[in-house]
Amino acid sequence: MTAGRKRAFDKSEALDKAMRVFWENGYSATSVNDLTEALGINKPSLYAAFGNKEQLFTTALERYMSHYGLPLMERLTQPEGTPLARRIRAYMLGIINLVNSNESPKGCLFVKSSCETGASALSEDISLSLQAMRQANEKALVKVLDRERRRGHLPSTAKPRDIAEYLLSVLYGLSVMAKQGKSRNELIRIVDFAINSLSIPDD
Amino acid sequence: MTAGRKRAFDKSEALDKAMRVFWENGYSATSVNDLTEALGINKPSLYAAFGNKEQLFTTALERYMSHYGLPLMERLTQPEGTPLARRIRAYMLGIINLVNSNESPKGCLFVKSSCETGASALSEDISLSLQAMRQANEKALVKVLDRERRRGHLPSTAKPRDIAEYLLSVLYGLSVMAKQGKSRNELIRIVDFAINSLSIPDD
DNA sequence: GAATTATTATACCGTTCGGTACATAATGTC
DNA sequence: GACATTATGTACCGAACGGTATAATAATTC
Repeated sequence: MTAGRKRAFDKSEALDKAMRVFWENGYSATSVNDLTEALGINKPSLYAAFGNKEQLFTTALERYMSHYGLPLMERLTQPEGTPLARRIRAYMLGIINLVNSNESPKGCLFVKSSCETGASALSEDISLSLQAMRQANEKALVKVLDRERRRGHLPSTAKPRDIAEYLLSVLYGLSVMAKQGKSRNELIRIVDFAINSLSIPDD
Repeated sequence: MTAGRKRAFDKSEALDKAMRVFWENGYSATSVNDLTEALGINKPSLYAAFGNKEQLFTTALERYMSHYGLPLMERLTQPEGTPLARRIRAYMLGIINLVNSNESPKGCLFVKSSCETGASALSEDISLSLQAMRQANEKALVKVLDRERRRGHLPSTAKPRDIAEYLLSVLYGLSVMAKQGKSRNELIRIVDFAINSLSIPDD
């Protein structure tokens, strides 16, 4: 072990708190003071542990995606015997719980951050990594749908990429709807309507 | 006419420019200096003409909705003889042109602003008026769909409110997708997929 | 043309911004 | 225990923030 005074706070817990502050306020509207207050540490500790505001945001965003976004993907393939439509529904219900929970800020940090993209707010680096995250998400979705098609759970004429892009659009829309104050039940109704419209065969 | 020196700038043009700055940067990431530079006026002129930053934003947002959002609604009812699916498509293509144009910032100011809702960024007043705008939009959409159903252009079992909420979700998603760098053609593909899924009768 | 009214430009207000210098305190290595 | 190393708390940096006081400049009313 290297020498030096031990860090007095849990870095992982601090990152969690920072993620929540960004989730609540967005990048631009979050000040370093907001962060140090929420984390209960001083500025030099924050800068020593996380670099600067932008780097902390990037780290928090990656944690958000790996901690909240990625685990939900499993619902698309498991449990094994479940019909595809039901698995997609379970996935989307997971997203609803994410964007409309009493335990966390309304909306999706990823969507919120994507909307902050542009001229001056978020750096080009962050914009690009947001795009990369969406591409990865889309790719994973296409992969699942492609496999389902090969297994006969989707018509052979179905286009996995089209379905994936469409589903992502609906999901992004759900996040905005949540921010707009829509209730959990209203969001579920939207998801059910979207899935019924897809008219995926039952087996 | 009241006495006093004449305003040296066109207030309407200035509001247009302000709207565009907010559209590009969002509320939080836009400074009053950004605004005065874009408008080519001094701070006292801005404050005299528009109140303060928040009031200017509110005015710009209302202009955005009435100038860009409202006119598109006509496509849902006209031209008279066109099938409903085609009218909905025309409406959504209009939205695509709005959120992905070379003449204006990518994305939708309304969606972007809704995402800035929350703890500290946007005031409670603005959040509420954003909600009111969405409700009005939704209501208008429901009204159109209800009329179409009565005319037999939708199954009698169709639920206008469900369809309206669903369509709005897709539209909001399109705005996020545009921010994510999706091309016009990709957005059109999403809209076409969504409309085909709806499987609205052709007449 | 004097009085009044509104807009302009400059310069400034206190506050907050992101970020850091510096001294002190605590840990490991030797 | 001396030393190197790392974290902490305080206090501060220049710059930018939203907003305004003040005085000069035009325009209208009478």
